[in-house]
Amino acid sequence: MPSILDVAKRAGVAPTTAKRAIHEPHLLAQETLARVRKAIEELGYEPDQVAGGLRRGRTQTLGLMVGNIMEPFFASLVRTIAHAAQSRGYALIVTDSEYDTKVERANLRVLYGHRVSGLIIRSGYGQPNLDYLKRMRERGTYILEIDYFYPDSPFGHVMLDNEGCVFEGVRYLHSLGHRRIATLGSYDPLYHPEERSRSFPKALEAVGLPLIEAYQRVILLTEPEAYKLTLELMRLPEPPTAIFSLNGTEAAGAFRAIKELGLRIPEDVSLLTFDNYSWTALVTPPLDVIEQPVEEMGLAAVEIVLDAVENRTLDKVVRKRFPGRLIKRGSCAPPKHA
Amino acid sequence: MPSILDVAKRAGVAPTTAKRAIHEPHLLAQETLARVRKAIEELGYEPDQVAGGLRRGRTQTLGLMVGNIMEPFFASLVRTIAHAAQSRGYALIVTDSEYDTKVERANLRVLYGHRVSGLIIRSGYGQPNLDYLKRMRERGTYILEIDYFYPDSPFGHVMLDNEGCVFEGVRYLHSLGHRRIATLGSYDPLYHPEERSRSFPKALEAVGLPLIEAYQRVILLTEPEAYKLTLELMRLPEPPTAIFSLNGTEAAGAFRAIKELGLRIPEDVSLLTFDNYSWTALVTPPLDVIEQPVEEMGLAAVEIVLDAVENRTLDKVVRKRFPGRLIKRGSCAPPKHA
DNA sequence: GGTCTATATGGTCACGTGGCCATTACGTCT
DNA sequence: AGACGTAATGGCCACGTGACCATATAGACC
Repeated sequence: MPSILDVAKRAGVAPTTAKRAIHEPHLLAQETLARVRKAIEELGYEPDQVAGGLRRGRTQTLGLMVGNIMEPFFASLVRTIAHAAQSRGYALIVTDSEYDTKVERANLRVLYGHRVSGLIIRSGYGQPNLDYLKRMRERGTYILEIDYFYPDSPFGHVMLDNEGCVFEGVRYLHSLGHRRIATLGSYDPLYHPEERSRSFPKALEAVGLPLIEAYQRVILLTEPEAYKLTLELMRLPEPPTAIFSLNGTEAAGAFRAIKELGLRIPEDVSLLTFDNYSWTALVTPPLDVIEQPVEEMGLAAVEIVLDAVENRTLDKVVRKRFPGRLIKRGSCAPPKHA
Repeated sequence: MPSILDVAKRAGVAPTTAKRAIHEPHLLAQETLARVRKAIEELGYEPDQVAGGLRRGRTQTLGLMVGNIMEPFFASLVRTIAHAAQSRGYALIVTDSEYDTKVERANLRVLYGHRVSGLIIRSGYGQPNLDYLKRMRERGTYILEIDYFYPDSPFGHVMLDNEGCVFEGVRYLHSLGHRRIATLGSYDPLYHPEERSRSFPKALEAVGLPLIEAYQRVILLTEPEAYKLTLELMRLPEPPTAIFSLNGTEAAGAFRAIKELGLRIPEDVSLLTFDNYSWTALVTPPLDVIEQPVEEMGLAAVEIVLDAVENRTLDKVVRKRFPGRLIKRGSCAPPKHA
């Protein structure tokens, strides 16, 4: 494995001169530069980021922790962030918390062990690892939350305008004539410190609708739980005429349940969901969705992190919101017996 | 950022003793060990993998390059591999080549720069980067290909039994009575050095069917190209009675095209596809698929790589095949005018 | 009592780099 | 001519660790 010393020897210059060809080429004479570059080329030399990271006290490495990479939202984030990081010369260490506090902690240890310069994290609920994150920041890692943030979080974040989107969704359903609207999973301070379910009652209130107690359930926002809840809701004496799914994963469960019950969308029940996952356009009928600008959010996150890292402004707290976009495809219509 | 020196100082022992508490605790007296551990705990010390990697000459880092992380096959791989790596104390650097040779090369540079100990790679077609990979191996990185491998590749790989799956798929369609079967994308030595499209003519031959020239097209295996090709195929005077999609991404395009033409599945055309993506069970009708054991493949890949890395057997070449599984859901039926 | 062995602990150095300071050559200004 | 400035190059060392070698203590053995 050739080092800069080998390059220097081959080019017939001192090590210091050789490495200037990489970092400060303007300091070298044309001819010297060419000679060193030739040696680099011939040897296939590539700077050792491990050694550089040690010496610099700062690695060219970012960390990303997602909740579940199988969700297209997170897959897209990984793709965008990995690409942006790599184009700036940073490598991206990706971890998946599976929304599990213990897994998250284990992953954080590995990330800290590798001394990532920055960490973009979609943390799980609750705050068992907040202290660990704070210590990481004290020790030089810039922390940025994405898609969710701890209550009273001291870190910056990149978020969807969840409240605005919920309001828009509810307004849309209300304008179609719906009066019995249900979300899949209700706000619970213990289980869902989550903006979407928390905004829903406010949104109902804003259009003058009551929150229907019979629809309130505390569930995990997963496919199987959404499936079960949808079955339950649609079997009520007064089932909802519209279901508002809080994410694309839930929507799959709701869709499956509705089909299984032999109900038609939108004739028997309207379905609106967060996340423009590709399958939502393929099913019958294609679903109305609220799309997140995932790529913009990922790029913004990288910008914020690298800006802070490279300018040594680790205390800088940036909080950014992105608007969603309602796409109508036909899964929402006026209720039958409006 | 506390180092092992700080730990030693706090515990009142020599640095060497302190680090033995981590790597060789059996050498220490009970009481000394307890004292050092207490100091580690109190300081929140975590070994610096950057420094360790430099000294050791080998990092606790693996690299993974996928073709497109938005494809659930790859997302699942990332998840499985990241998890397995992290449980062994390795961090995983994830990159996405977008099936682009230049992007792939840039990513390889970053991975090499970070001196990953092992690399699991789903390379793009063609071999412009094969030499670079060979040099990486010479310099200590263990390379394992997954899902695809270079012709004459000197590396090991983890693969689906593509030929067996194509044969099974064709046998299945043939047994239903189909005589006009088309794949989406035909084998072309330049564009598709790819096992599935290459096996298809052989599989037809095995059941005594001719390869229909009118269906042969060289396309990229993407959603838009599959969409366009499906439109073309179904508008032929003698359209196929069954379409065999070579991956889940293509299937989405084919499905979209079939729906758009107002054709019914399976009455007007049967559809069979590789990859059990979750949307395939949600559409109407749910699709017949050939499922890959993605998690097993990912775990096997990590085993192979870490085994070679930790036992310094970088020249060991392991080649492993996994069987697929045909799942019938109703998108394939006998053709109308058999 | 001296030698041996096992147990427990300590000391030293290099991995490849980047930051910093030092040196040389040569032209310009007063 | 001497002082000075600039361009170009060189030398040295520490980052935190792990490998390797060295030392100290105490009990066992003859």
